[in-house]
Amino acid sequence: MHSLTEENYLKALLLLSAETGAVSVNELSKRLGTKMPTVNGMVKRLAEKKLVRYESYQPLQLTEKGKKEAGLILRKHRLTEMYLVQQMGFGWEEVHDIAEQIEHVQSPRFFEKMDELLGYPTLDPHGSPIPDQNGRMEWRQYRHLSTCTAGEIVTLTGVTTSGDEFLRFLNSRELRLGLKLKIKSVESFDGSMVVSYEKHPNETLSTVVCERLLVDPA
Amino acid sequence: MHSLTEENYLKALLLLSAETGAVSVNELSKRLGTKMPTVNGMVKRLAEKKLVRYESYQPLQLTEKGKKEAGLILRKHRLTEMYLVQQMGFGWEEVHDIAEQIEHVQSPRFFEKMDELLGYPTLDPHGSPIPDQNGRMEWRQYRHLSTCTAGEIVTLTGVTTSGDEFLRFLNSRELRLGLKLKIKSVESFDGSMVVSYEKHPNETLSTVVCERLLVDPA
DNA sequence: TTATTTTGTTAGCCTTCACTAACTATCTAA
DNA sequence: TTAGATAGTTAGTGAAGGCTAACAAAATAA
Ligand SMILES: [Mn+2]
Ligand SMILES: [Mn+2]
Ligand SMILES: [Mn+2]
Ligand SMILES: [Mn+2]
Repeated sequence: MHSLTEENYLKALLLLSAETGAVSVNELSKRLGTKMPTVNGMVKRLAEKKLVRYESYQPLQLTEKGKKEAGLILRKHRLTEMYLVQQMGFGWEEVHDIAEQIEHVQSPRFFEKMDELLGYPTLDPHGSPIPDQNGRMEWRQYRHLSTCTAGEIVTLTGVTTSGDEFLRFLNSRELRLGLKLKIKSVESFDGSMVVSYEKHPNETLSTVVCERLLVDPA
Repeated sequence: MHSLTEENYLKALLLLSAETGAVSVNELSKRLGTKMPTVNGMVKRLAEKKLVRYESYQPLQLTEKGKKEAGLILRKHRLTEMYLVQQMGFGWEEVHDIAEQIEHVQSPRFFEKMDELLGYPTLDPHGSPIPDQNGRMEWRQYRHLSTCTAGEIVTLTGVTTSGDEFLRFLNSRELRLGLKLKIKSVESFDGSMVVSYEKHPNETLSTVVCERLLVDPA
């Protein structure tokens, strides 16, 4: 259907358009690690295929068709990540790069099988929603740990980065999804937090870390 | 390392060179479904990379390096097929096309995990040997069912085609690897055979079928 | 041995997806 | 309101991997 490259563009557009729905060529270029003129050319091709709305000097927007295609690729990505963790025993820090490749496999049966073996999961190992068979998902209404205040007790429900260094850091502190965190204090000068959970009565988390952790009220 | 296309060329060369070790551009072209001039150009590139020995109008040969690379790709292909059948519940007729894609995934961990979960298998679901971590395998010393004579009892140990129509035909007759077949008669005029096994006391198999079935003495 | 068929090669062209250099439009800050 | 910075675009180039047309070499048949 679409090339591997086109699929990566569509997925990046979907993820970047989370809030406003509009994406600049510049953002897309940075996200993909591809120079702007290349991206410019490609989005024009995607526009010809009615996947993207493009007008000179205007922000990019996925069409309905584009959103669906992108959603279906994201579905394959996140199902794969879940499969690798649940069925194959990978750590959550190892699976993104593999899923980045397997998401392009052309075989509906393969992903249906994964879905079935996993019991039709709705979240991936990083707490992100898995789009349905129509490529649609409800975007989580985030709450970043960094917005919480001392005394609150929250559940860790997601991370905003699937980069392996960050996830390895979390592993090293035994931080994982589902944990209840008690916020003991917030340092006003740098926004860092001291939290307690399980065998960690006094763990300090920097702002950078807190901004990447998503929580729900416990 | 190498592109997906190069990998497919190497694998095709390895499989075609089974007997003689030498492959014509023409054979390779037919196997890949790619026109001869394209193949000609590509094998020259593979020769520059020291993966193939090429001289004008001479048969092609994989170098040691080429054999190893090809063997490692074939390993990934066959491990994947085995994984899909054993761990995901696919039929042996469904897995070749998926493995054709997954064999190109760049992630040693991924295939090590498969290997481990499968208990280090040595044969794929079609009875073909899985190359080791060095890309080497012992080629099976074939015996085709078509070479057997009336009265013999043999074990079905492999098929030479992983095309899905043929495998579906075998499914329809409940023929699968490991079965003991008794050869009741061989028709001299067309080479077709009547065999018995399990609940099938009188199954007639055409020459075309018999030539594609590999057996060992029971 | 010669004619014909098959196989292999060269030349030239095309699409996809990258890049750099150079230019233009828009935004921001003085 | 204008200068400079940032973002977007166009033009030109290149590698990878396809193709067809035309021709050359080798193998096969007559
Ligand atoms: Mn991911
Ligand atoms: Mn990808
Ligand atoms: Mn196969
Ligand atoms: Mn392949």
